Amino acid sequence: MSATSAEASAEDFLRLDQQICFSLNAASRAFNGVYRVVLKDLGLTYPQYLVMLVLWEHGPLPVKKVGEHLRLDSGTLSPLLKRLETAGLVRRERSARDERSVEVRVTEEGVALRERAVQVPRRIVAATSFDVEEIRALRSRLDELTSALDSAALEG
Amino acid sequence: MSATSAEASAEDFLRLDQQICFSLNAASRAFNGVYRVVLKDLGLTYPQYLVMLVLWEHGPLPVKKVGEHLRLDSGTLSPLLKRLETAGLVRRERSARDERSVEVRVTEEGVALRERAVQVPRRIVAATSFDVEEIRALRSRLDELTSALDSAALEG
DNA sequence: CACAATTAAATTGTGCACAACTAAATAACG
DNA sequence: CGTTATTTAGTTGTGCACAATTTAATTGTG
Repeated sequence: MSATSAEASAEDFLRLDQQICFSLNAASRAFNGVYRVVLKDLGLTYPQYLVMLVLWEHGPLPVKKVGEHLRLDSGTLSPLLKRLETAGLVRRERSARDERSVEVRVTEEGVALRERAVQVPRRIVAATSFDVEEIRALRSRLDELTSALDSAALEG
Repeated sequence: MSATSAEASAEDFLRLDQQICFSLNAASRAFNGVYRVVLKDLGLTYPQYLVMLVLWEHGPLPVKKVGEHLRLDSGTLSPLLKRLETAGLVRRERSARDERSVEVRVTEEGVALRERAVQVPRRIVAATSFDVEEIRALRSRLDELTSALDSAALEG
């Protein structure tokens, strides 16, 4: 039962506190918790907020394009957009030129919400206790990680 | 309509590519995708894998303790543990000493699975294309972030 | 001891992520 | 032109996260 150092190392890696995914998952959920508090006033969930960000920034978009910006498919977006429509924040209508496509556009109410949303990022940044430069560095590190993982997933 | 520099800055923050949460969320989901592939052989989802890690490392634990390690409550764990039990990987039984508590323990089949799981972290690390030291640094940064966000959530 | 407060799991309900599939429209090609 | 392939949304089903509530057991206190 003598273990080589390679085996010992593999065992070490199984420890929960060694797993990068665990830290990442914890951070992601912690963020979600803060967003839940901050977005409560706006009546948005965090994924709904991301969709509104995309629409505020780019104007009316087909569902497909919204999904490309957020890496989400229609299985996630269709019901989410329906809820945003029920809330009166967006309208969805079939494109006349291409009837496969559904254009999503922000309503007046949705535009009005933007004014209140402007303060959200500041509150989130404050909650991190990181300064702007630290956040930028972490963000770029995470983006590297994501693209590495995405290419690995394609091959795996 | 002249904007002060403070207002302009707030507008900038609303840009999707400026939001740390977006990078974090994307990275977390990218990880999930890689885990889905790697864990498929083991018949585990990623949260199920985390639960198994905890049980492999600490031995039999009440549901409460499992939840403390993973920051999950019974609303998430109860159905998840039922599925693990159905899969034959764990057993759940009411504690004799405290009948409120349910002890979760790995079955022989669950123990056997550990041998195959040992190689999972290595494959995940490979997918990141980061070296061990880079991962360690990122992990510790994320842990700082999580604890800052957790304290902020308590106050907010 | 009796009764209130606390604790541990489970349940219910909402929303998101993702795989697999369907329906309808458009594009591509012989 | 007509048939096939592709594209776009939507639907269905599974699993997770989390809030709110429920049930049962235990602990604390007068």
